[in-house]
Amino acid sequence: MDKDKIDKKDHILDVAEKVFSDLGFDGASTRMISGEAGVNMAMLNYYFGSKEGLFLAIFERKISSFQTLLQNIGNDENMSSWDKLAKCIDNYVDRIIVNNCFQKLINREMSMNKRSDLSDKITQILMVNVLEIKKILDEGIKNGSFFKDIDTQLVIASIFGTKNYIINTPNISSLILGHDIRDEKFLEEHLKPRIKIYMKRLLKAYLMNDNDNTK
Amino acid sequence: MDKDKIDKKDHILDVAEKVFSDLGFDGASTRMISGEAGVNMAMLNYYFGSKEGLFLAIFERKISSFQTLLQNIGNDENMSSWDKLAKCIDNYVDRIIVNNCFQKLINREMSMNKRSDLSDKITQILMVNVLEIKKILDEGIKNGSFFKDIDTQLVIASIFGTKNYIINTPNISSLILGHDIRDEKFLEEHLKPRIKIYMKRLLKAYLMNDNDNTK
DNA sequence: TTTAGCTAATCAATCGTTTGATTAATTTTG
DNA sequence: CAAAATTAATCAAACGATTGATTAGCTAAA
Repeated sequence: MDKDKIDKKDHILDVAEKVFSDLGFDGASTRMISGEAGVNMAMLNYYFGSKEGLFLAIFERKISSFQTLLQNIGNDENMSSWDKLAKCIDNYVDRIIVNNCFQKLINREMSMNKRSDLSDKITQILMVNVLEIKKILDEGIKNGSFFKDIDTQLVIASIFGTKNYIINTPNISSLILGHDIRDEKFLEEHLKPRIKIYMKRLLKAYLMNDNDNTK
Repeated sequence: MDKDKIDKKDHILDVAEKVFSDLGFDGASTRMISGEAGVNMAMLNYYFGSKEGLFLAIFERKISSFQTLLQNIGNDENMSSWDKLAKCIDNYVDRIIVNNCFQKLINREMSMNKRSDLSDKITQILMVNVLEIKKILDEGIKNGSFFKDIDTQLVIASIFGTKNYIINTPNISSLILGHDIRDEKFLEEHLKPRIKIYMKRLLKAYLMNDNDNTK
């Protein structure tokens, strides 16, 4: 049946995403992925053509959910610049933490020095979110919400970098936090709201010099 | 000659460091490395025992410079907690930006989910710097220099994460900054001091609620 | 002669991929 | 409708290539 076929492909993609993110593209073997997914090895080539085709398919599947991540927040006329930024952070943390194994995959690919269509494609997608935040920051400076001499570009690096650090170096951040961050429950119930609160306090202090700890 | 041997080993390590950081541990082959270095393949095993031994040797060579990176700052009795932290940031940015290809290597390895002696070793090394900063932050809270309700653990993630983001995603951060960050001159003369200033303002605002822009 | 440095040749293991055969499902034909 | 033909999905087995590692033998210096 057609539906079963799609489900099966989806299942392979789920497994492959996990294995690739754990071991890297070169570190993961097709035998490993097919074995983990419980399908015959040949099915990977049958469905996706090649190992690289499988890798690409993982990205194709996720592109849409990333393109709409932060957009349309900046266009709301009824929100202050700070509220927009706060909402961006909430959205971003919510969205990214659940897709953390895919995020690791992206970041590892981006750190490679090889030029490829995939790298360019990922860059383009990630820049949408970057520019959205930049727009809000610039607007906030213009309307006096934020200090005029803030380093907009490095603020962006801090926003994305803080989250990336936690996700990309699970061994380190688990030691820092005193809890295995691969624990989904801990992540969802504890870490996620904590990161939201922290990021907002950090940014508010820097952008507005107002360390309001009640919010 | 003994000196030639050492030079040769060092040369192999230089080449291997570059190849590993470009292609990852699994993506780089021993033939590739030996070919690039202009030595016989068997020499890698002769000198370093194995591919992993070679990989480890790259780290061994750098360990000393990393272990002494931040230590002894925290023990200075004549410095305020803030000055210690500020000095840590200066040292860290100075040291890390020049070794950025080695840094990418470390971060890529750390984002893998495979348990290995190497991962444990790197974790151990990186934790030295982490704990040094944590010590300073805790001390600062204790003596009243910093707010008592700051999120120490996530501050650490921001310090290391901001820098990692810039180094690990050169394509993105180049677009953000409007300049190729692989340009050594730009990095050294412009970005490095800028990151120092930014990080200190950001942290001061959050930790001390004092956005003193003159420092 | 002895020994450390070095090399070409080769090892078994694993890689991604392909093959031909088999089964299940669907369509066409009589 | 039933039988035959066709297509799609799946499998075990094997492919050639490449992997990291080892071997035995060579070279040059002490």
